[in-house]
Amino acid sequence: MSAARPTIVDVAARSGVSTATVSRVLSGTHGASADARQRVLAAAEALDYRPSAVARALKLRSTRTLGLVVTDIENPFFPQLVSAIEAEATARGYGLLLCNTTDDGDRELAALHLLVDRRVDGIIVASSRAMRRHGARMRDIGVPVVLVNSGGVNGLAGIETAQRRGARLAADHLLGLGHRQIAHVTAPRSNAAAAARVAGVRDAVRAVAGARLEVLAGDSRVDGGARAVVDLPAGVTGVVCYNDLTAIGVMRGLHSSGRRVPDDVSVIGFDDIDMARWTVPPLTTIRQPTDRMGRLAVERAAGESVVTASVELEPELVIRESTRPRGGERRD
Amino acid sequence: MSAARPTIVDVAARSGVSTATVSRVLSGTHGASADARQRVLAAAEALDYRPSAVARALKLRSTRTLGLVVTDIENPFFPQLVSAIEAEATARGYGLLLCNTTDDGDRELAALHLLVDRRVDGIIVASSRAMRRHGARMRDIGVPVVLVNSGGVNGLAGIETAQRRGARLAADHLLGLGHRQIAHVTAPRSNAAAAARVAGVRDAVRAVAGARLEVLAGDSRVDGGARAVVDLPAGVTGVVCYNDLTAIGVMRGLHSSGRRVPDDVSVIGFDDIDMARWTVPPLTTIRQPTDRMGRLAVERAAGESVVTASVELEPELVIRESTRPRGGERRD
DNA sequence: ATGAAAGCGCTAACAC
DNA sequence: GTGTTAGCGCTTTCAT
Repeated sequence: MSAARPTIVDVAARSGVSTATVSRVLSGTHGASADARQRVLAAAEALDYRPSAVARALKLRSTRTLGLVVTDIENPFFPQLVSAIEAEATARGYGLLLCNTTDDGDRELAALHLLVDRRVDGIIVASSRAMRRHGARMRDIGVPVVLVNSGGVNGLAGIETAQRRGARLAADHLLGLGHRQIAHVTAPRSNAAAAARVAGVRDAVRAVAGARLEVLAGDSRVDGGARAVVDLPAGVTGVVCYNDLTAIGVMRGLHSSGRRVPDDVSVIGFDDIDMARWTVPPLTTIRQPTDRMGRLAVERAAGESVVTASVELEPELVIRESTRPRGGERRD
Repeated sequence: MSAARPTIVDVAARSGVSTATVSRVLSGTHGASADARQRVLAAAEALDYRPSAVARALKLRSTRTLGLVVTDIENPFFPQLVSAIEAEATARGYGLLLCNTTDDGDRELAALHLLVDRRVDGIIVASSRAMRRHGARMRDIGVPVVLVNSGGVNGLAGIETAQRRGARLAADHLLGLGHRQIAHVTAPRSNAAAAARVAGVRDAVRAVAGARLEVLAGDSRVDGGARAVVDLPAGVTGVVCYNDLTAIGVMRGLHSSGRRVPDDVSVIGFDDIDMARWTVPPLTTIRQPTDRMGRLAVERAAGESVVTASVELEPELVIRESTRPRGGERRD
């Protein structure tokens, strides 16, 4: 229907200058008389000309687009992270090529290929999983690769919340409230942060005389949390969850089995997803600074230097109503 | 560190054929003897050669990437839709350039420019908002633009769940359960589906003698649902919500004010986000077929023909535990 | 300040 | 079946 998009040649012809001049004024570089500048701008405007980023990319060897591979975009923590990444990328004039892998090794490799083929300037891997599979390959693809939400591996830079400290923060909160029988609902070892969070909880429990810890299996989703409640030892009054989704499941399970939160059991999550404010009761949790994670990730991925130093960001305890002093009664 | 990426010339040299032959075997087109084929493949393998999609795009005038603009990726309904879109795009060998606009007109225009500049083959706008702003401009950008989750406007094709029928389904469910005093918590008019859903609820209520409807303001998020409860007329026993987030808010508000769901009031949502299965009680809702929406959207956006016919998909009632016959007692 | 021309890495006629 | 070559739409020396 509409004619083919105008090219730089069309603009040059219409404004009576060479393509070189058009390029110069449009790229904002030096040169170009005020007069030429006017005419070029007018012509471009009139033709609704938009320079082809693909031609430019071929010439410049830079696409000004970043690749983003996410393991599970349906886990609410990720949209939050993706949102931060997208905002920062856009602000810097970068496009974002999105790939969702659902933790499938084949799809992960396919995603890497898709991104490399399209010559992205950098790749951000937002993963909850270990990404051990193609780690080595990723290091050698010639563009910056940054792992966000998992530690650095294989010489790749990682940007993550201090997992162990965060988990310790959570457990310390419960311990500080007087709870002594603590349970931790973890996630499969394939989740990069699982081990560190278990360690953090253990650190806290070990530091308090008389405190006991029970570690239960979960799956990083609501379902696993709900199921873990079945195996919850009788005396437990405080549960540290791998993440908020798990915590929601634990609260759900507790509710089904007639126990009240926080009256009978205190529950604390990790991530601070949006929904955490809206659970019944609102969930106490450890907030991950997704904005800073996103900003940093883009900064690194867009940078020309391949930085391999990992970064740990500080988690923050957000106290809401799912935790309470042990034995503390509701005071209506 | 690593050398520059190998080009087709390198592969040609290493395999002793011309670049044309390399192109032919790698593009899987006809021609090329078995012998040549072997050598090219071997060379490509050895060099870890990956054809440049940008060079190819320049030549072919097709990037095999689609643009996806989302209004609010943090609303859990969208990740679900994005996931479906991404899966279908990937399956067809398309890349997905993601833009989040947070319903900001400037960002929306910037996103459109970003996508057009990068010469995407098609654009999918996954919006809950009306997108009236740049609708006209979108029609003229020369690539297929499909609106998913909102009706067609300005000659653009829309792919959406039958909003009115869906809402009617929800209200009919409540009415069928014997509820007569119905409330509908809607969303701002800027949400494309708001009016249709109000109409659907109204259709249902009008068809039943003695049924009454009260429409309350919401904001399509949890917050608005919670606030709407304050204005809930005393006799209301059934609430149809604009979406699941709103329903979660309504249940939250009801709980705070001491009313039980579904014992005192039945609540039904719309979307069937993942979390709906996990609320207390699990939420009865209207499911949108996000998989089919995503598939269709990609199909259309990737197609060369600019289809302007809109499509309506069938919503589906998912009965869980937040709705119950009026006056029905809990039977423990 | 400006233009001519080479070239980024591919594909597709067109010859042979 | 295979090679030569002309672009795709830009940017950037290098002249002028």
